[in-house]
Amino acid sequence: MTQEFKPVRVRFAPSPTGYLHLGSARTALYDYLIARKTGGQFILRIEDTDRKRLVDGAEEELMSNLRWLGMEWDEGPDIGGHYAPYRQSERKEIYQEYGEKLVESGFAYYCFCTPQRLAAVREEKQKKKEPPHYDRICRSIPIEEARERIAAGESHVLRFKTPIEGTTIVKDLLRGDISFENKTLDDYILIKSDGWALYHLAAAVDDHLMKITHVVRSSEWLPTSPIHSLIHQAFGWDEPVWVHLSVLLKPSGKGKMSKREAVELSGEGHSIFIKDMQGLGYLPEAVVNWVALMGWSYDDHTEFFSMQDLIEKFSLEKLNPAPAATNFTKFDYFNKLHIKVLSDADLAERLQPYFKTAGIQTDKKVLEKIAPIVKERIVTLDDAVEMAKFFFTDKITYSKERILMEGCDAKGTIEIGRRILEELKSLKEWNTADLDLIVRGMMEKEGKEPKQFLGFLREVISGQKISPPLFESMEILGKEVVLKRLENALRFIEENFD
RNA sequence: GCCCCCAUUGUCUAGCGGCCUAGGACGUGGCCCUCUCAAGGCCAAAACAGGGGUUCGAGUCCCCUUGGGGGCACCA
Repeated sequence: MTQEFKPVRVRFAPSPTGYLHLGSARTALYDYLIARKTGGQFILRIEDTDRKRLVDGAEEELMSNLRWLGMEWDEGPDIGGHYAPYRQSERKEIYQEYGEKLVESGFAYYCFCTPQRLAAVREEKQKKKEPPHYDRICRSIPIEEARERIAAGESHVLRFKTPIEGTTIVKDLLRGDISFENKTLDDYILIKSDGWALYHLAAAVDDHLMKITHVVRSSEWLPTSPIHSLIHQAFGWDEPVWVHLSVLLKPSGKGKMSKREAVELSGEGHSIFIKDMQGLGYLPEAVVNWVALMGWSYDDHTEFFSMQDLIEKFSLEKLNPAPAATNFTKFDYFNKLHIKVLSDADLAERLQPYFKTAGIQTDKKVLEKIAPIVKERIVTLDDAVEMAKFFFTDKITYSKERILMEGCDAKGTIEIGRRILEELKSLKEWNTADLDLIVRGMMEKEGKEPKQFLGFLREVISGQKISPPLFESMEILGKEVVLKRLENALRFIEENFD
């Protein structure tokens, strides 16, 4: 579709009723990518017409999450724009005005049915195995009578006068023409009794007024999409290009992400909420790469993408309409990949906060030296703390199970340890290559295997079963520290074994 | 119950009628390398849901079945 190369205007329109999650982040990403690719605009619009469901701070959190992921919007509630305001709660009168227009043109009507009656109707229809829709009795109330009742203060809503016959075709970019029998559609409420517009009206009005060219949203909207088409038609407006994305399924592939699933995931060190990603040690680059590929692909082998790559290569046409299961194992893989390409300085900087959270004071210079040796052995940034904390503390806790050299008793370990100590003391050049040479030389002289000899030293310098490579670690620690730890370790053995 | 969408290995996917004895990646298993953990290298198992058409030829187009998913609020 050549249209795609013309600048698009797309909006990401979340409602501040919760936190930004994987699914909505992906929608925002696709919006962002196509806007950047075509040189168009990425607009942030807050859909907060449901005043009861607002969550305190959600809007701020949402914006900061979006920015963390690397998506800046061109127009939005905080930065304004030509079509401001971008918060629907500040556009109430606009919706009322357009609602009234529909009444005048005969496409909408006032309904005075009480919620109780509606519930009863719904129940009745369900019992008769019919679609649980409104029975449209208010549709026949003459407009003059309706206005009198409103003037008299009667509670009312505004409903769309959905055609009863015929078919409505929604042109979806990914699925082609989707047809709906109008008789299966409801007379949806446009404006609630409290005067606030509902999504159907508000979104249509805003999309038109804000000159949105492409509406990219979740396929959960597919069932009501004919109403949105019909509303545009009623106003005589051109419809935007509809792009209904697949739904993100839970890891099992059975059903979409639910609150319950989110809780279970957090028990496994995962989260579907963007706000949690940083704390869990994930890179925004990894989130973007991973999420981009859930429902989109470039070719049959490329899978590493930076935001810049995505902007260059993204296209709406290659979107996959089939639902996709969320695969957190693959997320870990992408995180590793993106950690690996970070520069040492960059990685060091990103690592620092995790050590701080763990209560470990770090040194920037040392952290930069550690970066290259932990780089390819951590999955998440916080993994580095466990692996490298011994670089920043003198309090090494030895384990009685591991401190003795494999195949040796306490006496033997101490004897060899002392010989190592003397040898290292006399070592002039303290670097990885020389350490490697001298230590291995001793190992052979002692007739020990690497896992015995080097394993012992690993425990000595780190107190850990797993550590970055030994000689590199020794070089970074420095001669003084290593000798000190060896002495401490030998003392530990003397004190704990007889 | 009704409406709508979807359908390639366990998962994400490539495939837009012949290039497919179906490609890549994650994961899984094995081997190699190896100071732990990783990384890396090599190899393996693993899929076109089923049935009808259309066509010289179908994973690719059409229909049905089945399966999965989504929706049916004075939420978005």
